[in-house]
Amino acid sequence: MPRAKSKNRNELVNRALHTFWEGGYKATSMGDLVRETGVSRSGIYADFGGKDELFRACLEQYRDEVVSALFGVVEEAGAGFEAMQTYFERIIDISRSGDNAGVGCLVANSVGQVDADDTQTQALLEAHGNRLVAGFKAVLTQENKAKQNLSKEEIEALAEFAMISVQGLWSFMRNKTDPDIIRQHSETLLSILRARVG
Amino acid sequence: MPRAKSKNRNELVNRALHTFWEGGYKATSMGDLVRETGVSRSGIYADFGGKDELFRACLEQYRDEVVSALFGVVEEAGAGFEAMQTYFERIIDISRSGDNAGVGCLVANSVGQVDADDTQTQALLEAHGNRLVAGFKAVLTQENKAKQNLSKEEIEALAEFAMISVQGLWSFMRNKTDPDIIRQHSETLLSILRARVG
DNA sequence: TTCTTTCTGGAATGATTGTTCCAATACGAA
DNA sequence: TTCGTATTGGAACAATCATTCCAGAAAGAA
Repeated sequence: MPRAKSKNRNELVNRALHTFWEGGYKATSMGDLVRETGVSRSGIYADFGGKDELFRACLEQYRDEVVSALFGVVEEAGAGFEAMQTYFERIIDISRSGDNAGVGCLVANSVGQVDADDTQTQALLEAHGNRLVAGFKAVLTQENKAKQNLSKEEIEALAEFAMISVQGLWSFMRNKTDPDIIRQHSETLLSILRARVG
Repeated sequence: MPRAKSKNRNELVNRALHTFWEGGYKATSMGDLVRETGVSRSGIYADFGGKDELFRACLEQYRDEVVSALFGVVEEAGAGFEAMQTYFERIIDISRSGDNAGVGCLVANSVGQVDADDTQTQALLEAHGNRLVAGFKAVLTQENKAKQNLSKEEIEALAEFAMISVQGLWSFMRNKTDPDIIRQHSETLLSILRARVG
């Protein structure tokens, strides 16, 4: 019988995730990961193939845990502008006192740090943007039901606008923690969408 | 008498700028710069102190040449929404056929690639954001003159919203060249600002 | 030409990277 | 305990990085 692992895979990924999150993919070395996770080089290479595969596992964990905890409310069936507001309030909370204040979004931070020919990782990054668009699109469709002011194309365009705008906000939040600007940005975005729906 | 330099400093910076722009700061090695500029290592280290100082010179060139060529129209005295529209059209033109399609913004690409303790470079990056905010603020102030619908605080908030939104657009344009999304985003942003001014 | 100064190309350096490897260790089974 | 397997820590490795250095080429002055 194989010995039970002292640290399970999930915990390893979690610690590596925070290391990548704070330091960025390129700047985080295997030595950093060994130190921060407490797992030996051999252990990391045994459980994962290498640095890039570990990073992909972290991206998936980020998607399943972090993003879902923040954005999941928007993805619930029947979610409306209130759900989006909850999402923004969670972001503001992070900027105020969370442990992750000033680290931004792992996905936004990683764009331009992973090699263009690393298609597997690039696909994960792109999927994140598509996820945001899908969530915003569902909200707009839901809120548009009553008056039907917006066409499908207009909803699509607004959802993409919101995605790019929110990604910009996350990029801005890297190294910046001013809750006022973040609150103002999200309030402005939300009021714009409300006005469009009518 | 010192011999005339075979390549003047300006041309060296220009070539290095494009190398950094396409490859990113971290990923661009001194070897790449030597190859792309045609200047020897010794020459680069003689004219600049090292890689980081050369990069700062490139950032300044980018600011003075590239950004001014695109954004300058917004910064002219009395500029209004038409000037902003011109700015966006120039961005769309780049995404369509320009040599710099798919490279995005050097500043946006560099955020998170330069070390947090490199205060000199960080200051240059931050100044770029402030420049955009100032330009948008002036436009909004100008357009607000007639009806005075917006307070100073609202103009400030809208200008910051526009800056973050545009930075998000530039980030999105890295590796993406779909002119439709870019056009839609800028049209949406512009119509929002027009609606707010009244 | 010859001297002097400036600049070049590339080798050398030292630090750091991701990855591999293995002897030593720790643990469960017997 | 003793055996056998799984896992460890860390040394070793090859590649790459920014940076330094210097012998020699190039060019103007004499």
